[in-house]
Amino acid sequence: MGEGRQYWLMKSEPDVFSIDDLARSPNHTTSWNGVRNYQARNFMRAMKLGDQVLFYHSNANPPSVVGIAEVVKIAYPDATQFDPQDPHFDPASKPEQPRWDVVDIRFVHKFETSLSLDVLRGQPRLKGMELLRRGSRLSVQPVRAAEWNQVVRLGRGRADG
DNA sequence: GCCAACGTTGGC
DNA sequence: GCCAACGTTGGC
Repeated sequence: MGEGRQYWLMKSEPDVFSIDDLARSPNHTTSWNGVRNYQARNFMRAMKLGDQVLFYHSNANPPSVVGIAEVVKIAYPDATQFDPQDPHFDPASKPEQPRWDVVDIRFVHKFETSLSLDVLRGQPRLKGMELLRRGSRLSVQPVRAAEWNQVVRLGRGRADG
């Protein structure tokens, strides 16, 4: 069988959908729709039940990792791609062969302290993190186990990092 | 609001 | 298949 639990990071603009919105959602769960980038989609397709997700607020002040979610439903077609009224409508995607997927994620935990990019950049152990790469725009990205552990340790209370 | 870094599109 | 033009993301 495959490896164990894997780790990911997903970006959302808090003005559009914040971690508090996730916590307030029915069953604390939402479908992650609107992804229209193939690399990000492929990462979602690789997600398994129970995979853990860092929830990141982009276009925020400051941009920060704010908590944890988990995958509760694996990839399935994104309904918004077929809805002409939806901003994410994709006229080229056919229902027989959907181009875009979602996964469902559920709220797990909100950090006591949000971890800004500045704070994360100050962590030598996070040097190779995709999020911190200059020009990194991927809205769904993998996180290494060591990076996950470090970020969560920071989020649980920044006493000694 | 600026702009760097990408991704996509379309002419050729 | 190249590449210029254009659109988007997202930090600053």
